[in-house]
Amino acid sequence: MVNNLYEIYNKLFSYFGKQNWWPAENRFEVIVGAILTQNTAWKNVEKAIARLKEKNILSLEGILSIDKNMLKQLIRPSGFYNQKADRLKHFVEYMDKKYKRNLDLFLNRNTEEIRRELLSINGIGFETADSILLYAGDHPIFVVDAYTKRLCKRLPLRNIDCDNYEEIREKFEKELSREIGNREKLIRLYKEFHALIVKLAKTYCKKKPECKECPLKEICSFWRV
DNA sequence: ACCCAGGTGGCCC
DNA sequence: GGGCCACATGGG
Repeated sequence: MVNNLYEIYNKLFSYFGKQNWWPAENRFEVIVGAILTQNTAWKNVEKAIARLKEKNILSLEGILSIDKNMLKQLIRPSGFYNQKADRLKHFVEYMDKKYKRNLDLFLNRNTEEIRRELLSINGIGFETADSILLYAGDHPIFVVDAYTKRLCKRLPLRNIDCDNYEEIREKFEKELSREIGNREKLIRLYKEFHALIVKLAKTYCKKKPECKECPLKEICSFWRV
C-alpha cells in the first residue's frame, strides 16, 4: 500500500516521464498564460498567446500600451476575455506603478510577501498566484488545481479536507520538503509533480475504463467504486 | 445538445 | 462562512 506523496510522484514520473512545465519562453509569458488559463483549456490559451506574439505585444510594455478593446479581441480564443483583459491590464499597471516595470524586482523577494501581494491583486487567486510563484519566480510553492483536489479525494489521505486549497498545499509541501532537502531540487520536483497530475488527469481520470491502464490504479479509489 | 477545461470574485443567506 | 452564479471560447 502506497500512501506517501513522494512515492506517488515517483510512480507518475516513471510512467509519464519529464513534462518540462511551464511551456513558455520567459517569465512574463508564464504570468500571461497563468491568467489566461483560468478555467480554460490550454489549447485555447495557446491560440491567444500566439495572437499576442504575432502583434508583438507579449511583453509588459506591450500589454501596458495596447488599447484594452484591442487586447480583448486578441485574447478572445481563451474565453472570458472581458475579465481576462482587465486582469492582464491590472497586473501590468501594478508592475508599472510599484516595480518600475521590472519583474525581477517584484519576484526576487521573500516568498510569503510576494504571495500576499499577488493575492491582493484582483483576478489573481490561489492557483494563479502559486503558478506565478513557482513557474515564473522559482519559489518553492506547490500548485494545487482542480485535478489535485480530485486526486486527493481518490487517494487514501488522512486528516485532510480535500476541498481546502491551503490544506492540500501545506500537506504536499510538508511531506515533499521532508523528503527533499535541496531547495533547487524541491522546486524542480514541485514543477514536475503538478504537471504530472495534470497529465494523469487528462490521460486516465475521465472515464472508468481508462483506469486499468493508470499507474495509480492500486491506490486510487475511483475505479473500484 | 450537451459537458468540460491547468479559476476567480461577487452576492446571498 | 459556505453554496451558487457569471464569465466565453473551442473541442469532444
